[in-house]
Amino acid sequence: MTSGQEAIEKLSQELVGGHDLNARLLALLRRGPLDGRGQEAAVAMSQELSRVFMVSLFMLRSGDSSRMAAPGATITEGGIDQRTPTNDIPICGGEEVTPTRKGRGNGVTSKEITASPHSDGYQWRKYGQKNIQNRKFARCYYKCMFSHDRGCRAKKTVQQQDSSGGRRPMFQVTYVNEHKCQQEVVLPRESIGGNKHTARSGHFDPQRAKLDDDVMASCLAMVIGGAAPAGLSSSSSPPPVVRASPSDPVGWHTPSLLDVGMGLGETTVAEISCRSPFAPVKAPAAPSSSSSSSLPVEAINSSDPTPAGGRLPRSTDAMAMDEIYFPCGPLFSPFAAQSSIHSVDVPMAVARFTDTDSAWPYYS
DNA sequence: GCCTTTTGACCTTCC
DNA sequence: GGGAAGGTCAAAAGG
Repeated sequence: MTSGQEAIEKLSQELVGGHDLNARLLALLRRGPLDGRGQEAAVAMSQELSRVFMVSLFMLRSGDSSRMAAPGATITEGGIDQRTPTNDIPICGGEEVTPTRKGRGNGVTSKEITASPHSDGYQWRKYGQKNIQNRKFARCYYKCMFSHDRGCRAKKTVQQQDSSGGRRPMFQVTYVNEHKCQQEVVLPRESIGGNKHTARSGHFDPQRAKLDDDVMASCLAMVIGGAAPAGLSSSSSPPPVVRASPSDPVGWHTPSLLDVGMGLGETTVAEISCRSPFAPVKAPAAPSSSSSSSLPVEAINSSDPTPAGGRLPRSTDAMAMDEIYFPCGPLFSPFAAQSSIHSVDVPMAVARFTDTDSAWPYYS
């Protein structure tokens, strides 16, 4: 077997494993409300799913079978870290966290490396920024939006990784103190049907939010991954088209994940213009309120914290530019039937719908 | 006028 | 105890 075939085989195994994991996760969630252990298992599966996609994408980008990852490996600055992440410090793919001289470890509940540091579902207020020694990027300090009102002491720091200037930025997020505020998000508009990670009731469920994001990420990664990364494109043939509608058999399709996992019904197809290395693809979207079956999408420079079009939502997500907003539901996620906004984690696929239909909640 | 972010100064902690 | 660096505060700026 050639190294190329080996690479494809390993990538395939990785993705099949991810698919299987997703099915197990779905089965777990369909059992009903999760108890503590169930939530733990769901989170673990979700994190593993994130890892699977990160590793898969890394394989796609590197095209180097010798750097394929073992189970439990994480993405680091230098490539894939074959070590299994520790249980007490969940890391969903990122650089080694080296202890600093001034480590004030008191109250640190978790650390993670993520490309979407603001998609944890909580609302934060930035209260400081500091240049850190030997760090290219400043560290940002956030506290819970309800720190004053409800005495919630939860905080987090977001440190952009030094190596993340070129590719998609990665951030080290350190959480300090648990939330005690029972956050509820006030819906911006009744018609929207739900805020980010928030059901119509307005009740906030961080576990579900996290899962929601990961499911979305997984799905989009699959969809977008169907298009050949530019670096691996072997010919000048037109880029493959991904269609997710069960009624539309044309093009590459991920039926099991999209149809079963995501429970799509009637769908239209929305254009997503992805940044390099992905060729333009089509991804499924919900039935639009407008007659158009194609929603315009605008690419955003992921290295620019200021999105085109002005300020970000009130939730202080100053770096949440790598989000994909969907004007209406239902979408990919089985939990998102009424949600209209999702933060997703799709490496290199940074896009935002520019459709300013009535469902656009924040940029109006 | 309100709300959020920015930023310099000050405080705290560690070596 | 002093210096250095991280963490926090709060006034100013901007949308």
